[in-house]
Amino acid sequence: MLKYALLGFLKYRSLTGYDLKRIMDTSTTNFWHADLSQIYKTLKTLEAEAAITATVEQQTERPDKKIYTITDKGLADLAQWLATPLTETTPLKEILLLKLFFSGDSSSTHLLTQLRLQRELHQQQLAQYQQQTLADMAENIALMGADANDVLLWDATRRAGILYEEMYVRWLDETIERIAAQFQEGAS
Amino acid sequence: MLKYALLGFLKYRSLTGYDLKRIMDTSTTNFWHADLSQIYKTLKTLEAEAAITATVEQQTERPDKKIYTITDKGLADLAQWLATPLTETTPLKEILLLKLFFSGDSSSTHLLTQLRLQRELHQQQLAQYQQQTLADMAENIALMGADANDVLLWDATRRAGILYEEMYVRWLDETIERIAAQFQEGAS
DNA sequence: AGTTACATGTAAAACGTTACATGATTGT
DNA sequence: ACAATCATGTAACGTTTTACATGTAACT
Repeated sequence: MLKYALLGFLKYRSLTGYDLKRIMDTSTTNFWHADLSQIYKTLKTLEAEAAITATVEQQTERPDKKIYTITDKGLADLAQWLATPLTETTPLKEILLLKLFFSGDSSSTHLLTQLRLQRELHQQQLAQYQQQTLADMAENIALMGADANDVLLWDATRRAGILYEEMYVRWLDETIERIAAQFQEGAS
Repeated sequence: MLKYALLGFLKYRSLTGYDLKRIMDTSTTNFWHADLSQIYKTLKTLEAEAAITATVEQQTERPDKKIYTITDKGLADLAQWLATPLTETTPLKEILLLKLFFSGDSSSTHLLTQLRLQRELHQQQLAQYQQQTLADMAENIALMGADANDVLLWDATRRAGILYEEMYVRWLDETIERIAAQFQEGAS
């Protein structure tokens, strides 16, 4: 999947692995993230598949740059991925829910502390999404040469983040209340 | 992480890999799922760590069963995991959002078709959560010998599923509307 | 006659994380 | 003085997925 994310960015312009990491961290990281070493590894694979080509730019005061450019094959691979409809939903993996599921023997104070901490984290994430304006996206828009459609879709992903975090905080509030009211302290 | 899920279930009673798969598929699958072969591999690891022990039950008409039992070390490992607070949120990985992000050049009809398909899938998932009553959980409750606290927490995870799917459908509706109204057909 | 349920796994590949290694420049 | 930014990667480990392999019994 990361493969297609990298191709997606490289379609706009040629970039280094380091660039790609920086751009992902300011755009897709809330629904798709990757580690630098993983990006380098995936770029190598893509190069082997002839989906991208590399050119080295010599630098004197910094390490040399390896700039990757998407090939026709890369463009075709990306187009094919985008054209294939998703016939399933992405399954969730939520550590908090897993933990909660097995916490029947925990004390309610311990549970409430954990849930309140998570509430704070999600609240912060929500605030961050809400503060992100078009101005904050301007840098990426300029760098990538994004058009109106791109901005519409990028904003839709930000909107998804807002709704997700709002939902999460609401669920935590509800769950905190229920545990505070009904949880029985164990005799075990 | 799967490691702790398996220990969590084995705390209630001794089970085979096959049992664990079946139970996960009817309880945690919406926020934590695993493949059978992954479960078998993880059980092997847990056995090597002395967190569980295995006993073989001979069967004549079915393959022999390998029944796993949690050890004191396993109980301690699980307790330690449960006691450790989560200081971060679980990052999302959502393929639909990733695809959407790079779909600026797609046609609006193609995008709308994909989004409507996803809407249907999430709507179905929502309906399934909503129909799940206590009666449906009864089998697992009886099998695991769950108490009131367990049921409260298990229901909280189901409630999270409902809120998540409601949120997702709402976001899809909103996004479908925006694309229908504002998406420019490309001249590229 | 074909699928599902039961019950175990192996092998290979793909994907992801963490730690390590290098080395200059810029900011605190 | 120390951390951050720039810029590349390797090595080891850990997790997850996909495909393959076996074999009976019950259901459709």
